[in-house]
Amino acid sequence: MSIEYLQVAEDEGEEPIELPTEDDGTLLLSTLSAQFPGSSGLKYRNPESKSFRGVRLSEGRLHPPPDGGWGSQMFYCVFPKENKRKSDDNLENSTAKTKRMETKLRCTDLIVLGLPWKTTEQNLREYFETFGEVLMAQVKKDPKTGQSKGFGFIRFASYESQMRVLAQRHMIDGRWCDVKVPNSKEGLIQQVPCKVFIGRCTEDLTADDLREYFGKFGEVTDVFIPKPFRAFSFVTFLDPEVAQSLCGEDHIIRKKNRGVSVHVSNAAPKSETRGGGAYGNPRSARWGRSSWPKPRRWIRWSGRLWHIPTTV
DNA sequence: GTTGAGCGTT
Repeated sequence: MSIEYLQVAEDEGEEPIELPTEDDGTLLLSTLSAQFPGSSGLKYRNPESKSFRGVRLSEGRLHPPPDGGWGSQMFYCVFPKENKRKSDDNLENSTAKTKRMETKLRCTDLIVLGLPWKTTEQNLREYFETFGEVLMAQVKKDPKTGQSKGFGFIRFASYESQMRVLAQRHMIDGRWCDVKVPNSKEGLIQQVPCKVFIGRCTEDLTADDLREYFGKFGEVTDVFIPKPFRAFSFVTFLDPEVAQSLCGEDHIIRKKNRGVSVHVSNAAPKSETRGGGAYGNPRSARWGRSSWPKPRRWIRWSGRLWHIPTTV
């Protein structure tokens, strides 16, 4: 039995790669992703109308065009679109820009922290498949006992799924788990913080209060309130631009017949504030410490002091 | 009472 291959290229004018199809004639999205990481689908030129046609995707399988199958025509990758575009970005067009975006929007492995001991790789995969195709799921275990270490890794095929998953906490087998870009990958991919720090919270401010209030600026994907009460909390937005736009501001959250004045600022990783002194620098943690070496001077930004690096 | 726990034998 011979395997059928189809020609796929990243874009028009790019060198194609031949990809093998399955017994039922479909192409697995995972086969596509293996060669074109981050690709979320396929399209081809309709010879008559000259416009692009999308290839049907169902349950991780790409189906051959109903008229004439895969044939010998060229198929092109589709990548998840940035859902937000600034107006002047539209002026700057085409390939250079597209290329740049593709390298930034590549998926990476993601670490899943706080897993219940009983969670298996199969459980992990099944949970995250509701967000999109999962290319890899692993639970780290003690090699001797086989006991889970309580964390694992996952990788998605599409950047959109990755963004969604990063923007919220996850209830997996009865425990809240965090998904993050692993420390080893920091600096290799672009990360704009979606999470903000809310200072001056009062004890009666609930997660629902915060969700409702901040929800009017954009979709809120997570609210974290430390227990016991600590007078601060974290709010995560789906859109990092919304998060950034609020940083540095004071907001009044209505509570019965009074208002609580809270302060919004960047959420700096705890490791930063612990290790190197009184102030954290969110950039060094998000973009990789190595690219931001010795601090030289300070600036005030978003209501607090930040280091400015000596060199770039 | 203004910064959250945890990071990969390949």
